[in-house]
Amino acid sequence: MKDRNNRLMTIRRMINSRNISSQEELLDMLRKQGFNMTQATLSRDLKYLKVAKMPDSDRGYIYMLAERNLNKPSGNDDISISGFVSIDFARDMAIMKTLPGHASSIAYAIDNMNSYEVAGTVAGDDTVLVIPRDGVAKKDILNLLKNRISGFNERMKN
Amino acid sequence: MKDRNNRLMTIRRMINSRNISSQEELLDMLRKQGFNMTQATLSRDLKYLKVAKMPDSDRGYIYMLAERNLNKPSGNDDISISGFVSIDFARDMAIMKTLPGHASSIAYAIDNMNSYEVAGTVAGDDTVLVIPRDGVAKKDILNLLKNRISGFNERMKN
DNA sequence: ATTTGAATTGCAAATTTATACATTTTTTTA
DNA sequence: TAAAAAAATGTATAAATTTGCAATTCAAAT
Repeated sequence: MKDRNNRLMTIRRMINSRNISSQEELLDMLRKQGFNMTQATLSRDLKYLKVAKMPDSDRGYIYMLAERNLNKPSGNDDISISGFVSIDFARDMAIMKTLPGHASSIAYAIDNMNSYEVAGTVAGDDTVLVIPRDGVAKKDILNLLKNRISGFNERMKN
Repeated sequence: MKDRNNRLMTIRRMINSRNISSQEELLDMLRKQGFNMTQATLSRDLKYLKVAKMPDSDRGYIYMLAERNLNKPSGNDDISISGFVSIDFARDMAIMKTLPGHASSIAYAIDNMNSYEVAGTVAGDDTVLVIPRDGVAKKDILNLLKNRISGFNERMKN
């Protein structure tokens, strides 16, 4: 569902930008942005996004993306790409078509997400091959891209 | 209080070693170790230790030390030192006396805690000068050492 | 040693978060 | 496109966590 992915990305943004200390607070913000949802769904979203609740000296408790911590320096924030044309799957890999010359920048962006799901990428001139880890489903890769790449959704045909 | 510091260190250890998914669970473990306390106190301890609760694909949710994430590679686990003799304060700094030749290893250990409170250390042969950041109280430094250095407490006179 | 103030804690209640279940929506398959 | 399966969501409730308050313990200062 398109709306869910938007919502997830919005939540990610909100948590990255401000210090939020309860689901109620976040829920209000989301509703003001036009997302019609309940606290239960938010709780599930946070679980899905692996958002941790940690003590904070200022606000008592704040939410934060788990990756922000654990891993690499960056690897968080939304990623924007340009030149994306289409995506297809074959042999359990994703083949992304791009405008000429845009492949490597897109591959670079994907690498920088540092996501578990992606074992690696190979970029030609107008094609990016995304190699998922064993056991990762096509669907997971699509979700990853939808959730993390601004506007990816909109540019999808099917 | 001596018991509190033991408890805090034990909690830290437990969280680092196993995957714990609720305060009740941790509380049981602590009680089996002889700590007589309530869940309310545990909640406060976790806040004090900045322990975050984060979603985990295996256990649903797990607790983890915030530092483990955020910061430097290590800087977590307990630290053990040898050769510590005494500690004193002067001019808002801590002067640790050690056995001859032990100063630098102790200073090294303290540096490795990567704690906010300590701006830096200087080690001679049998003396370590610990320089707290501005605004950090003597008490905070003592707590830090008590909480993180195994056996520090026991070796304290007063 | 006594007083005084700060820190720690338990208890009970409030708040916050998670989830079982039923239902709706979306996606997939035939 | 209809049927079947999977995913997403709301409602109500359970479970988990936090906190105000009072009491106790500890530490500092006289």
